[in-house]
Amino acid sequence: MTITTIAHLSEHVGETVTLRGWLYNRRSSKKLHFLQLRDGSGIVQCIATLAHFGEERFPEIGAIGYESSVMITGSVRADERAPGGFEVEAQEVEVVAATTEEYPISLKEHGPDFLLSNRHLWLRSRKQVALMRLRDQVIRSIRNFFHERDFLNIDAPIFTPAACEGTTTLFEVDYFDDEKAYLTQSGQLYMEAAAMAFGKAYCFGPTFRAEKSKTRRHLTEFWMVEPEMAYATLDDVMDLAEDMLQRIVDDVLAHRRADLEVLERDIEKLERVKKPYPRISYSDAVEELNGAGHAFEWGGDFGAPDETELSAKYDAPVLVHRYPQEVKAFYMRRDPDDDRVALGVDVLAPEGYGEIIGGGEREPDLEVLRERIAAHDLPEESFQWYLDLRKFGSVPHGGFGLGLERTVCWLAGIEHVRECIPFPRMLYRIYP
RNA sequence: UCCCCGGUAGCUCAGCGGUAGAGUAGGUGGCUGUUAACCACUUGGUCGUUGGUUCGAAUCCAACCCGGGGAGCCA
Repeated sequence: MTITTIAHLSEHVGETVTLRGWLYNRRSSKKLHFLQLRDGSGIVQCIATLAHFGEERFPEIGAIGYESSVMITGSVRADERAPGGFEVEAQEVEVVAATTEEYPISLKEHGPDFLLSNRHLWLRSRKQVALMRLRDQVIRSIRNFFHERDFLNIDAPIFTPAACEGTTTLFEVDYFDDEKAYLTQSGQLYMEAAAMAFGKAYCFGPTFRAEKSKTRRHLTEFWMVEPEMAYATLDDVMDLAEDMLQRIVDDVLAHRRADLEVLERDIEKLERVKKPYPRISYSDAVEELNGAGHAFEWGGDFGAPDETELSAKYDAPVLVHRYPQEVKAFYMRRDPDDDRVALGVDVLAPEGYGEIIGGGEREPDLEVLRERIAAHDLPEESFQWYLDLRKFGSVPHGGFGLGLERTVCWLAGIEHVRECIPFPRMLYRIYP
């Protein structure tokens, strides 16, 4: 007997196959049960008839609870009446394990609290399966992209001895005798070391932010890709960010169209994302905001409404570069042409999804860096190794960090980043 | 930390001083192919907690707890 998955049913029309999955939904009439089977690869309608199963077995099949695990053997046929175009005429229905109680998640609407508390089950839902598949594609595209460009994957540590940037709140953990460690909020400093060793490197791992942010754009644990290149300028960084984003969009459109449809994504909007992406300076962006009747003073960082306003007029992500030096991290290089600004870039996703990338050129000069560390009240002793990178063959270099879940959120066109990670960790929510 | 909104059946919600409701899920019965099937009947509740006002509180007031959205901060 051929065992297959629902995604491959079209290759088995006319054959008898066995599918192994879970009962997703059921509709019944006197002589027919329509069993909708879900196996992770798709959903298919299986027909169980009274004529085949008889007076005893037929009602039993009609009583199988939702999400019971079942194996169905039957013949595959194309049928226009079936959702998806194929259906299976069941010859055998074997219940592997009947549900022991009523499955809590229905096909009707649910609230976020309930769904998040049942995340382990919510993941079985159609939209969530499509979303996780999309996430997988984005991860794969990113890794392929960097691999093809000769970046070495060098992962950064999760435990770190001190803050990378000092500004945001860190999760503190005990590290053996009396020592404190922190969960990383960025692998960037380590990637700078990696870039000096390998030329081009990237890390891709979880990062942790103990910020008390409760918005649709925030998670306390999220995944970030951080490439870093030696001998690179701000323009190189912006080119890299643009190429990577375009690669992701192209791959998603090429390979995950069916999932985008399940997610009810407006695909046309993604199709309009084309290089080159608009690049505007922070100063021009401020003028643009003021011109749009959106009062904003030069010197501050943009808030979420400002970002939405800025990205609203473009189809593609917009690159905003050369922010005031004061609002940026200590390691950002100052613009030699304008001392007030740093050679940094933020990429704002379209449709109000906000900042998905932050990066730029790093300060290569040892003394400037020392002053900057002091000015930010950071403990210099924690950064000795980092300063070493400037002592031994410092070069212009740069990179960026891309927030995976925000990117997936934008591509999928959904409301909240919490759905874009399998098990979200948020302020006041760490279960399941 | 601050500002708004909410907590009533397993779930989604209505009720907003006078006997606790609907849809859905569960149960029973019906239906020749359903598309979140449909039709009939039916089980199911310390109205978040504590205190107060009142003849009477799910409903009004206070405090607390829990959740949601947003600000700040960030990807």
